[in-house]
Amino acid sequence: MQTVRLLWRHRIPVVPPRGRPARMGVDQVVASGIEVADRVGNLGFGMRDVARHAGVPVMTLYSSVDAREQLLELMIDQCRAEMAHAPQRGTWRSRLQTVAADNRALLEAHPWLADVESERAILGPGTLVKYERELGAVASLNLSDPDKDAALSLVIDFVRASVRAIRHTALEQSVETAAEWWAREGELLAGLGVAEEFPLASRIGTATGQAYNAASDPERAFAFGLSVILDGIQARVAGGS
Amino acid sequence: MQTVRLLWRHRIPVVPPRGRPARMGVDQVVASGIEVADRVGNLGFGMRDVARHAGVPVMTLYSSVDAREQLLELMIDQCRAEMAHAPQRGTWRSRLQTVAADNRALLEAHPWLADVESERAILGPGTLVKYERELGAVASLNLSDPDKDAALSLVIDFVRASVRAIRHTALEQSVETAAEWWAREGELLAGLGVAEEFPLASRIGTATGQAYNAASDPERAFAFGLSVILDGIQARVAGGS
DNA sequence: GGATAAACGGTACGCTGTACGGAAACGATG
DNA sequence: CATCGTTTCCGTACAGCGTACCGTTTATCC
Repeated sequence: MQTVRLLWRHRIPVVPPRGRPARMGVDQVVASGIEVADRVGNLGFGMRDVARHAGVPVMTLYSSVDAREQLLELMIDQCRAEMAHAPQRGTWRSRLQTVAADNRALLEAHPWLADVESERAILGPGTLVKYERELGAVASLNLSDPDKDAALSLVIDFVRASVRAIRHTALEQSVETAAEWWAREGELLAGLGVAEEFPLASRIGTATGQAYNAASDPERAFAFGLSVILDGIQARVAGGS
Repeated sequence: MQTVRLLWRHRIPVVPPRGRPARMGVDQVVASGIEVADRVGNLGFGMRDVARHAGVPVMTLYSSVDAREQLLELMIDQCRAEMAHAPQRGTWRSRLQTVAADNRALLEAHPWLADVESERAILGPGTLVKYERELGAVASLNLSDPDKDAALSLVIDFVRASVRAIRHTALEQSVETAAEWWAREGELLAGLGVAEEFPLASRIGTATGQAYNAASDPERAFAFGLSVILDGIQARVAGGS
């Protein structure tokens, strides 16, 4: 089955079914996939995991879905269709902040979404309704159409990178604190004179700096980056044509 | 062997070797890995590919390297050590533009680098020298240390997202033009009234818009996004404390 | 010339996604 | 009611992956 037909399955008129009835519909497979992926937390889940969680043999999944990649696309679109979103009100700035917050919540609810790259490539109802709504936030901006799109994806790509950074540091801290790491491997670096050779990196660095007890606060970096982007758009709108 | 020791292998005093000499050093394995990855273009290369290219059996690689993941880290650091970089001169703005251009060239020379997420996690000489140099571009900014780091990674993350977008559209166009796609699958969407239901997405959208012959120019989006970020930093520096 | 130490590299294991095909279960038709 | 066409079910199997294991080979040190 073509991916597009599956994506829009709920809007395509149903043909009276023939042959043996399926014990699982596409919806159930997609739902199982999302639950498993949420539990695993990244894209490292397998078809056998999805099948086990759904209570069916592996190959039964392939009655509903052509391939893992296709299932992934359906999962992505489903998550976007179900995502919570605050009402779009106020200035373009507050609207874009809403977009950022909504996207961040989405990526935190389904961390594996932050690991997929294709933002627009999926032409499903969930993706399109999300995209249309988010374009509404930049519609009033004094920009060309391509630039509106660029401004929007600037925000969204930034959110994704930030969520990944936040998750990454959280994961790292849970495995081993920076102090522990430094106690184990750091003296080697210290013996090589790294601190003297890279003074800025040692003082500021997210990784090296942690070792020297610099506060690495991805949360603060998120706020900073977002406001920088919004300020930049503001400057571009005010100073532009 | 710990990864840190391998990363800094050129600066660690050599111990007189004992036992059977290796027919391939770490450097050669890393070099082979980079060449293979460059040829493949993404992270989908295997240890057997690297071995074949190096002219040795697979398991011989494991004499120099613990695991594929470790090899990948060594490859990343090596690429950063070898990367070309223009001299850092002029205002912070032009310096950051240099940083962006250098990073873009790096990611285009080694496309698979755009697919790895860990930007700072690798504490190797290549990564550190790159990071130190790039911090120099934001050092003069009137920002706190964490904000300097945030500003820098804002630029770098943006470059990575842009390079991925550019590569993605280029790859897609080479497989099938938007018109071909639309002729095959688009009428289904059109029949569902997608264009009327999502007017903004249809007009502006990178994917849908392509189908309707909207010009999608990731190159322009890159220039736009970078200048927005730089304007934002400028506003933040001028208006801040 | 042992002893020791390291790399060599063939074999094999567990894991992945999924192609294949006989069996089974339905609606439609004679 | 029997048969046929259609579809799903799902066990088996295969190619690919990273790499653990380990006997063999080749070096240096005493």
